[in-house]
Amino acid sequence: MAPDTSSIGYLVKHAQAALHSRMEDALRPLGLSVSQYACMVLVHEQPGISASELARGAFVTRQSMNALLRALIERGLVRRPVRADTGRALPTELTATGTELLGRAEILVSEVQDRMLSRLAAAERRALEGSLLACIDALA
Amino acid sequence: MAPDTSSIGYLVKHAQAALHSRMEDALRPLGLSVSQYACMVLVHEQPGISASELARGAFVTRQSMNALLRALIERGLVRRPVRADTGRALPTELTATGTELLGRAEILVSEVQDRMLSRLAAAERRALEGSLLACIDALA
DNA sequence: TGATTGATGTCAACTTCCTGACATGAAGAG
DNA sequence: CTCTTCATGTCAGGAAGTTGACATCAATCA
Repeated sequence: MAPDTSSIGYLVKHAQAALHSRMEDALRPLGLSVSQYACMVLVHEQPGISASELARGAFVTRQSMNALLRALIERGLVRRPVRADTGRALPTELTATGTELLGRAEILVSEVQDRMLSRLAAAERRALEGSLLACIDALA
Repeated sequence: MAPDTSSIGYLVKHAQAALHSRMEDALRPLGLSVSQYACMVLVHEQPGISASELARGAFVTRQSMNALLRALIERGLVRRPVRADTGRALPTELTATGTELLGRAEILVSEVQDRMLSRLAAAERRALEGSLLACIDALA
């Protein structure tokens, strides 16, 4: 494969950049960044998750995730105990306000993702999902 | 589509993050960042390109691209006139050293991209390329 | 001709993210 | 039980990217 701007690698970056940009636009009215949204989705899926696990899921360092979490806690969207019952990991959870805001954010993000996939048939979407998983596995 | 960690949008981000990480590893021995590599590929494809056009192609702001270019010029990989013959745009070109280094970088990046696509048949690669283009177009 | 619009380059300040380092606590090996 | 190893949270510093602003130059239009 020629590593140029017509390569699949460049297309992956282009698609990610376009998606990120559209998600920023969609989430701006809620005062949420894409990273903050991703963090809240992960907390919603795995209540009690640690900041380090959140960092891996959001593809940032744990230092960045901790700074991000402080902002969400400050806004009352996320809750985290000061001290862990056991171990060092501090379990993170959504507050009622956070859960409500996440619900609205997910609607807006769904619209963006639906738009992204609007020109693909169901079989093509499944094939795209499978191919992306194959790429991720191959690079792991 | 549910906006969760099993969605195609998340897979796009995951694939991009994994590819970026592997490219960083591959380019580190050459002292090049992924952004610098992308910039040099664009200059190689379109000699005389302006910094603003480079910025759009690399998905960063023109301010970031100008800072990036200064580093490449400092290293003698890229050349840019102080003053344009006409207009404000300063045409950017690779030096001989830059062309040589880019050649070595492209080999290393090709290996990463080949690895990413190693589990996909030719038809699947074409389908992936087409689907990514459809996603990009739909978000434009 | 003169004014307006749009694109480019650049400066400054701010935000975000990363690397490096260190202390804490659990788990496992000796 | 003790030591080592590993993951987590946190602090400090620096690198990379962004927004906002302004001057310059070409092109367009009244």
